[in-house]
Formats: sequence, structure tokens, C-alpha cells
Amino acid sequence: MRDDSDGNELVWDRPEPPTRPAPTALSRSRIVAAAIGLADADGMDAVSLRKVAAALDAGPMRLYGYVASKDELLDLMVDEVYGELPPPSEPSGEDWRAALRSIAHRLRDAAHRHEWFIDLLGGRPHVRGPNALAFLEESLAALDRTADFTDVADVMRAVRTFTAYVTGAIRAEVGEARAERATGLALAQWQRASVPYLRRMLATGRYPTVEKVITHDGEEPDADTTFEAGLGAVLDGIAHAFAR
Amino acid sequence: MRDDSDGNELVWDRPEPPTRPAPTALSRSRIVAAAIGLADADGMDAVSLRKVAAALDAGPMRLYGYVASKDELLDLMVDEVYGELPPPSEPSGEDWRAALRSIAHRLRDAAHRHEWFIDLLGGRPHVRGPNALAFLEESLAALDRTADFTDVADVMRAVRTFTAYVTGAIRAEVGEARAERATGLALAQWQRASVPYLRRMLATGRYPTVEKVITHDGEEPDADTTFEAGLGAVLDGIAHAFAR
DNA sequence: CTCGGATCGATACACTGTATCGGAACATAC
DNA sequence: GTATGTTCCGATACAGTGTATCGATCCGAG
Repeated sequence: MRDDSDGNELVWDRPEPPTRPAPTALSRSRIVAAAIGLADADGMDAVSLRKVAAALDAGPMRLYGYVASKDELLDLMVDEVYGELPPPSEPSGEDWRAALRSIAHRLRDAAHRHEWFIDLLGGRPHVRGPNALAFLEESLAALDRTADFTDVADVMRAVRTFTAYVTGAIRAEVGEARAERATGLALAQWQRASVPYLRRMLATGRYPTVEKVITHDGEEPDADTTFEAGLGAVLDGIAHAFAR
Repeated sequence: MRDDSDGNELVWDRPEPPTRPAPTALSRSRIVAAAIGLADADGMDAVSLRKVAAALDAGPMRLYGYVASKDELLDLMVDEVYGELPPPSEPSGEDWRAALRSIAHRLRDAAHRHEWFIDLLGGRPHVRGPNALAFLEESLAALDRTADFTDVADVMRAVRTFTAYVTGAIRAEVGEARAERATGLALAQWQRASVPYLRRMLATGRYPTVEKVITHDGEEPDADTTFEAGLGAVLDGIAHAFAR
């Protein structure tokens, strides 16, 4: 038995096996890339060890040489997406709001490119890979380097609040996008109360405010501006509550 | 073929089958209750149609008379939790912050009682059952009835922002709780950088701010006050951005 | 009492993640 | 070059999943 006395060993603790002259050269990153490809194309349900292996012309068990379990593969996928995020465009110095805005948008863009990403984020015990750590570092540093934030505890609180909003909002967006795609009905159509179930519910009179909001006219703001509006509000709140 | 021309039929569209003199009387709510019991006790992985059925002394296929698919069962579980939420303690009138705070805490309490709840929230196409609708109604009404909010579009924006934060924060909390339970390490121990993986990462020097935050001393605020602090900030932001 | 139609649930199927372990492929020793 | 020791690959197997199918069964109508 190998020394696995550290019960909390992480993926990133183990080296890849040496690239021996295998049938076809495999690697952790090729496996992760294949898995991401499948997830992007056909959703998370399409990511099974068998399918990932098949995409690499390998038997299912081949993968266990590089990855200890499916959960570990999922962790690696998440960290890979963090790694894809473009670096901050320019050191934004004292303007922490601009920095956080940039961070939020880069994460959101990635989450839209990989819709499964947001599902995996909070679900598993959430171990922080190197790229996720780098992402956290960027968020923390954006505040810590400014004169507005002098207490590290406040920096932490601010980043937690920020992250909670961003992930929550992205999740809601992605959920709505999926619902639209699944039902074929844009939210606008729900709004006109054309869905029989919803109409019947509203007819009970138990949801007057929902009805009012849903049937009010005025063009729907798109997802971008909705996200932006909420983000602005949250940054305002953070400024008031935690800064200076 | 029955009339299912409405391709978007929901669970709540179909009546329960009449309670015929079956071996043991089954019902949608008994099934949902059993599923929730399993999920609470042993996590979401323990919720399989076979196990739920077994808990009710029935064969797996019995359930399909009451529920069209497992996904539908999950939808019903979610709505059931919404239904468990205690009603607002008192009509809080003009004080929308108090109302939203109350809503947030009731949801958070429920999510802690049923840790699986938050996982299911954003995942599926997220169809709104009667109880979820009632919850949405309460949130919207809390703002709409005040003088601070005159534009329904602002009410909508405010509620979306609020919900995004609350769900995101709960998800983060639950994820941390799970991680603690899985690794046996409280966050405090991570903070002392006692985990070898983390220590090695920090030793690279690439995460100076993370290191600073993690190793600073000062007692950890508990989850309650962290949630509350973030919530306060977000409500502040909402007041500034969308109210009056 | 007989028959027709509805309904229930045992069986079956395709698929999942992963433990096991026979055998092949490699490195070493002579 | 051969024999031996060792490692590691991956085919097979297993227990579990969600659900389609359809024969057996039971109920009510005539």
C-alpha cells in the first residue's frame, strides 16, 4: 500500500504518471479537454467516463491512471475554466469597482461559454485548484491594494458578497436560458401569460404582484443590462458597508 | 394517445390519479415526503426511484403513476420546501428591508434544514410551482406595496438582485459546510495553512493576498454574521440603485 | 357469470462509476 | 539470449441508475 496517510490528498498533489510510450499518448489535460468538449456540446449528462474515454480512443479504465474518480475530473474541469479566463486587461489601481466589474464579466462570459460551469461551482466540496486560487487572489488583491480597504476582514467580506451575487446571478441567467431552450418559450411569452399553467395560477388571484409585474408593458431589458444593474447596486452596497 | 398536445405540460397540470383501493394508499405528497426524508438523511445520491419506492413498500414503477419522471419528482421536492417556509411573521408594511431580511432568513433556514435544496434551485429549467410562486409573490409584494418603489421594473430588478445574492450566499455556505464535513477540517485550520496542498500553493508566492487574508489573526466571524453583513450591503445597494 | 378494458408492477434494457485481477509488457539478472 | 520479477494496463464484472414494455391481474359493466 502506498503512503496515502494524508486522507485529504488532492488531485493537484499527485504527479501525472510519466508519459510512457502508451498506445496513444494521454494526459490529464487531454482528458479534461475532451470532457469539456463533451459538456459544451451536449451538456453535463454527456460527460461519462466511458464517453470521455471513447472520445480519446481509450477504454474507460485508462482514465483512472490520470484521474482518481469522476468527481476529480469535474474538479479539474472547473479549474480549467478558471484558467481560461483572460488576465485583467490593465492594472486598474485604485479603481476597485472597475476591477471587480471586469472580474465579474470575465467569469460571466466563461460561464456562458460553458453552461455546466456554474452548476459545478458550488456543488461539490469545492476544492480550490491553482487557477481558482488565482482568481480569488485577483479579487482580493483588487480591493486590498486600494486605500478604500484597510482591514483585511473587510476585504474578505466584500469579496464574499461580490462573489455570492455574481454566481447567484449567473446561475439564474443560465437557468432561464435553459428553460427557454427547453420549452421554446422566451420569457416574453411567459410575460404575456400565454402559458396555460401560469394563466391558471394567476387566475386564482393569489399572486397579484406577480401578475402585475408579468403583464406590465415596456420592453424587456436584456440579460446583460439586468446583470449590470444588479452588479452596480451590489458594488454600491459594498462601498457603503465595507469600504473606507 | 392521450391529449398531450401541450408540449409544455407541467406536473401541476396533471391531477393525481384517484386514490383507488390500492395495496397501500400512495399519493404524490407521500412520495415527495419520502424522497425528502431520504435526501435529508443521506444526501441527494440516496434519492433514487427505487429507494423512494422501497421506503413506501412499493415497486419502483408504482411511482410513475403519480410522477412522470425523476426530474418531476425533484421539482416537487423543491416546491415542497418552498411550501414549508413559515409565512411572514407580520405584515411589515413600509419597511421593505425588514421584509426582505425576513424572507432571506426563512429561505436560508430551510436550505440548512435541507442541504440538497440549494443544489436543485438553479439547476433544472426551474419551473415555478405554486409555492415557489407564492414565495416570489411575497418578495415582489414586499417592495411593490411601499412608497419607495413606484416602478414595477425597479421592483423586478431589486428582487432579482436580492435573490441572486441570497441564493449565491447560501450556496457558498452550504458548500463550505460540506467541505468541512468531508475533509474534517474547519475553515480555521485551512486558515492556519495547515493543509499541505495549500501551504505549497502559498509558498509559490503567486497568491500573496490570499495568504495575507488567510493567515491574519482575529476570530473568524460565524456564518450567520457573514451572511447578515453581505445581506445588509446588498440591501443598501438596492436602496441606492432602485428605490425612491 | 362473462367479458372488455384499464392498471399495476415484474422483467428487461441501456447506461452509469468503479473494483478486480488475468495477462501482457517491461526491466533486470544471469 | 533467456529467465525471472514486477509493474501496470484494461477487459470483464458488479451493483446501481432511470424508464419502456407488456403480460398478468383485477375491476366494473352487461
